[in-house]
Amino acid sequence: MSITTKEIAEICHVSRGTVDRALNGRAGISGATRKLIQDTAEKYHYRPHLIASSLSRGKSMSIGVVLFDLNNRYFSQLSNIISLAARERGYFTYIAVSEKDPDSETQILQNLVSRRVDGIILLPVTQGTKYIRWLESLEIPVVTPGNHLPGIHHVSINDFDAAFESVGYIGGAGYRRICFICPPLRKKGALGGTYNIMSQDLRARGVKHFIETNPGYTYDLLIKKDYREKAVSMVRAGKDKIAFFCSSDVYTLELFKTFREQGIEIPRDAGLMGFDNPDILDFIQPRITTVSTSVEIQGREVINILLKLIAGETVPDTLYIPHEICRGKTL
Amino acid sequence: MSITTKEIAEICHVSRGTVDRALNGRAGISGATRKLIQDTAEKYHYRPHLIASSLSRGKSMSIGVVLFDLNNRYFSQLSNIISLAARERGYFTYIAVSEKDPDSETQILQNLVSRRVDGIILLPVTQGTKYIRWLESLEIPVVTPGNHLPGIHHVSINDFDAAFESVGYIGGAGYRRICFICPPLRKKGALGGTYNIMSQDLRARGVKHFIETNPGYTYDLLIKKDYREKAVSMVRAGKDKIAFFCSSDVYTLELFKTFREQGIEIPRDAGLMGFDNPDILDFIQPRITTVSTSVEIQGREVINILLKLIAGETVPDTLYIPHEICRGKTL
DNA sequence: GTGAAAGCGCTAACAG
DNA sequence: CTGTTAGCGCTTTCAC
Repeated sequence: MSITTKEIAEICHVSRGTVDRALNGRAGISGATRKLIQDTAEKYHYRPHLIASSLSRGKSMSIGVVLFDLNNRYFSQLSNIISLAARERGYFTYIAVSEKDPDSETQILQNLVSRRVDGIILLPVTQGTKYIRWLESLEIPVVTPGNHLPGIHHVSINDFDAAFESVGYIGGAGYRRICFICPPLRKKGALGGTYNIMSQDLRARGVKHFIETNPGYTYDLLIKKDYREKAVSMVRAGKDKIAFFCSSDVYTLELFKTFREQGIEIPRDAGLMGFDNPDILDFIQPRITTVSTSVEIQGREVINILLKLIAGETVPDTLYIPHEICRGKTL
Repeated sequence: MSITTKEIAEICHVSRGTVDRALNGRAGISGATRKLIQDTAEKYHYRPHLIASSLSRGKSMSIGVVLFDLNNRYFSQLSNIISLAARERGYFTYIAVSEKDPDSETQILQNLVSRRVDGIILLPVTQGTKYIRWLESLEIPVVTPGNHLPGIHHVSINDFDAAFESVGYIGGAGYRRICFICPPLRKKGALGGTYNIMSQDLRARGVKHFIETNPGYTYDLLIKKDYREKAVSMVRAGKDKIAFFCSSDVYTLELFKTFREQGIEIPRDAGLMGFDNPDILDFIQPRITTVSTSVEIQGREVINILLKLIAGETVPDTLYIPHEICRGKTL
């Protein structure tokens, strides 16, 4: 394959140690020998063997990223930033998708640990104390960019507050009847723990809290797969004008599409608001009102914190990144 | 960290070789000792050290994936499949984004080779003989899922044919004036080579070939950043009704948006067709006519071929995957 | 069926 | 400033 430091040492009539010093910019070597070694390395197309280096150093300079999938716009944007930000700091990213399957997730994490990644960015499918204990038993820094796990470092918007504010915003637009749509809330765990829907759950709580502390509002909750049909009949029943608030723009888009197909016009017949503001919303007409946050900031902060943890620094458990309401035309 | 085979060997009073046999299901070991070893491994939460294993075996069971970015819908879908398909076969994927920067690309490839990935999936930014030689000098299997490089394995649709057929389809819808939009064609290389726009180029050729072999058509080409403004004025000039054919749905969407903002209605005022059919088109109204292909098939075939190459098998250079015209309502 | 030993390529600690 | 040595943890070959 490629030449090794041993061979370079022989060619240059020096020792392996000296070659190491020259090639890795370590001190304690004369300019002349350094140059000689660097030149021969170049001449013979030397490529450092990072696997050997990792084994010896005990650091792999790689991190694992485990997400539900890359089809969700938000995750792919996030992966893009993470991959870039990590590389800027010398780390490569293994990206694996769990497909929201707890077994896959476990298997992926095991594998990443076996590969001795230095840290993991994880959007957890699973939750529960048993799972957290197990995660901790991996003895590796973990940061979650979404679903929170108590005791695990976490970087995201403040879901509760964001949802609370959003309902206020919807109310400000004149709606008194709010329907929160959050299909995943329905999910039950398969094995041991239950699915982790922490973010979604917090958003739901934020909504509920607003309703409970502000008189005059009616509140519905759609948490099943049939949310589209249900929403359509709610609009058709048409007592008060209703605003649908989706826990993710994945659902906002689906609902928007269904409404259009059913001849329901937004905002004429109902209000619509979502969460996440993925870039594809730019192409949707009318502009969808949604809670917007900077993936860029989130991605960079996630890496930031993970690298600090890897370096052994102590970091606060939770970092909230800013969010704002993107004022569209669907309310 | 985790217990090692050496320690297991001591605990079980056997040799490291025997532990290896037990833990890796190799032959030449009694059922009893195997069980003993497996049980102690489990008891002490043994996790194989894949870095050490890689060093010793000379295979890292990982592959590198280098794409422009993950913001392009098509690439993120592709990455998702690739990551999944690879894992099913025991490989993990390093995903890195070049941001269409030749220097990043080179650096990433170097790094991947240093990490001793077993193979690389590459969407090349660069082109030219020098670059290809260099790639080959890496002595590692490479498969490209888009831009073709002569001599490098390649899996994609037949861009030339697809474009040729598409223009035929547009013609069938009554248009005689075709404008092909392909902004990247403009790009000049930064260092040494020129940017690789092979797919785009083939699509452009397909269009041209149709025009040249079928009388009665007029043909324009927009290859600059200002394609939106140009397109708008072409429509406004409005001699014959014109169909815009975009080399990628990234541009189709942008153009669609611009038209809408400018009060140009599709297909009333102009025709529109694209390439790639990313899943977000599902949410756009009216349905955009585009060339559709299965990312799923492409992703799986890319992995398939790469793994064959890694295994040392010989595989034909080029594999075309099927494409079809997704009949929308924009013509 | 099992053990011993050499080695993958690089790093680090200690001598000189 | 440079050389030597002993690993990192696993695999593999060859004896017994």
